[in-house]
Amino acid sequence: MNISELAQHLGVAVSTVSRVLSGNADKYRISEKTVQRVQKAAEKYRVVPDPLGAGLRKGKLGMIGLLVPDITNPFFSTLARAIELRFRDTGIAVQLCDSAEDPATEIALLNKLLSRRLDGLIVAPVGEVSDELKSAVSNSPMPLVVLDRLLPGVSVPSVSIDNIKAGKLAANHLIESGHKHLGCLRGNCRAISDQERLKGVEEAMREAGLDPATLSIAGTGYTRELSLLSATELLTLSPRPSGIISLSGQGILGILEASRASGLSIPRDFSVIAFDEQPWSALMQPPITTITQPIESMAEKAVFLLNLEGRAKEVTPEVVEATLCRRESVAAVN
Amino acid sequence: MNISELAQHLGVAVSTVSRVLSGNADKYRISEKTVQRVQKAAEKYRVVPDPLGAGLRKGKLGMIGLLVPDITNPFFSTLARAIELRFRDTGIAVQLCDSAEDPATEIALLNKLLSRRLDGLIVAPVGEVSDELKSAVSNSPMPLVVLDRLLPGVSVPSVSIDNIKAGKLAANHLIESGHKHLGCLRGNCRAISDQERLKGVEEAMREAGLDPATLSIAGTGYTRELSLLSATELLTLSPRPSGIISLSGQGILGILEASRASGLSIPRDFSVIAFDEQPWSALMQPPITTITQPIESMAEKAVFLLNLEGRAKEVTPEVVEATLCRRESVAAVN
DNA sequence: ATGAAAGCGCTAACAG
DNA sequence: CTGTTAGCGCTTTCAT
Repeated sequence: MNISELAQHLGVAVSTVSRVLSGNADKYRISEKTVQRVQKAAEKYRVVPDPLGAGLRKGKLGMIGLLVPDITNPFFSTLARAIELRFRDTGIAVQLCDSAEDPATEIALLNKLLSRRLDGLIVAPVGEVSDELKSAVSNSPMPLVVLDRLLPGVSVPSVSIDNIKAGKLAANHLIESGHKHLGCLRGNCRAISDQERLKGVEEAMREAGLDPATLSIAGTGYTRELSLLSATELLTLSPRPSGIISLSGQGILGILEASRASGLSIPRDFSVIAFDEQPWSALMQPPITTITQPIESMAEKAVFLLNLEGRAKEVTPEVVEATLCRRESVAAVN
Repeated sequence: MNISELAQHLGVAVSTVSRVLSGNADKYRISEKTVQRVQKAAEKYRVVPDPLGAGLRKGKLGMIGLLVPDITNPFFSTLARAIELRFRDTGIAVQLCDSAEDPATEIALLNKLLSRRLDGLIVAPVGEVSDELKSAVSNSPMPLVVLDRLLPGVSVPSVSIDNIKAGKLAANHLIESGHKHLGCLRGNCRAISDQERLKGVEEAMREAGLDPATLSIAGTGYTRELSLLSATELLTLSPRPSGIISLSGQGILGILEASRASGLSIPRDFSVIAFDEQPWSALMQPPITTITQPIESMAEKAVFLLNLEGRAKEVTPEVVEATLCRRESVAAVN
């Protein structure tokens, strides 16, 4: 039963039912008696205004889109949950899409999302910047904020950490612990975030008087197999880097696996530090030192920027602080 | 620009544009020339039929709902991704909701989902069975399938493992390894899945001539703090159970943490086996023996059962096999 | 081969 | 305080 049928049944106008059921009874000064009658009947027959009709009329659906590269990555699933939680009270639903770290899929999904009448869109890009992606994002007909991995040259509200700074943070911790030969395991080498983190590492080395050319780099993808392969590559180098940074959250699993397979022990044979805190980071043997992104505050800022109230959007990139979480996977060397 | 504006611009009727853009040109024998003209213009002006209008008209939105208890749980995020992938080709979007393991939130979200004009709904319940939940599920106006944690007494298509059998599988492995004093860490004691797994464990004990009364049980929730507390409880029992089963995927982290805090070593001081394979299961020290659910096939069956084509739905519960993945966290005792 | 028009369920402007 | 009505953008008869 829809609200017009209910109205008919009650012998009142649809508009009256609509007003009561969408909580505008006071605004239109519907009599208390009518309100009661309508509400009671609505409850009895389980009548709720159809969001589709309302959406069409209002030009809004009460739903935002969230596009992430990989929902199985704890960083993104935690982020997704945080964002959904923040919208729940507002009565706004979140439609989640997963681009599976694939740029083509990402564009396709983005275009689809853009064509639905959403109230807004939060996009955490795969990280490979294409013109098509840039133009889709910057021509969005709805409020849009970019999360985590930014699109250089696109003027759109965004929130992320300073990846260069974070790279330096990681490298400096290793350098301060006496490590001179560093290695990096990339997630996606074409992702801007990885490139920036790498840049940070190299800068830190330079500032410490280390030659960035001595930095060993491996890694070309997020899958388990690729991580393992690249990590093995890194660990079988001779000399082996004594301090390794996993630029992605999943990479560390590859490093751990490779390390075990090679019979190496952390931090005796090498130190390691990983981007992104994971539920199990502290429970590994040894507990893993991580660069932690403030997920909650990223979610908060993204939601704020999405700015559903329609206030002017600032396009200053919102930058949040990444922090170093010291654990036992990094040891000092002389 | 919408299709009527485009039609006006082109000097043709809206219906013509609609027919071309929704791929029904042949069906209505639109002339090749018109088709070309419309398609070209649509591309140029980036015109796509608004799904909202179409949805209203057709009574379908091209979207299904997916309600999970916790998207940060790798089991559910993997499942969610698998399901979304399967729908992507069909052109059907997936709207994800997270009930945060809370029965009240679950009901609220479910009702919301039910009132949106979705093409179907896949629900992985929190596991606490209430009359309200049962009635909402069984009165669904749209195709609905229940996933993972079933609702006893509700006749609705479903797919899950046989939790009793899985409980037995875990217990038998421990018993065969010589363990006589078993312990269980529950996730949510009110969840039907946990209860059934427990039942399986007790059955296995009985069959092996062990007294189920000697089974130590702890655990009341999924949070990290609760798991840690309950795990500590289990590990400080005297005598300490020599074989412990984590009935939930997250529980094992609590056990690991408690074990470390108490200075215990696995499997020297106790053996452990955990439900649900996790990305890090094999990488722990020691690698964790798990009960693995066939996520891909669960996704496949769920999608099949959702049965969007409108064929008759069978209501026979679809049961998939859980398997034991042997690793080093279980040791034989004499 | 195409157009005209009805109507999906709703809200808001206007009218009393 | 409440009713009437005009669309929101689309698909689909029905008509030509």
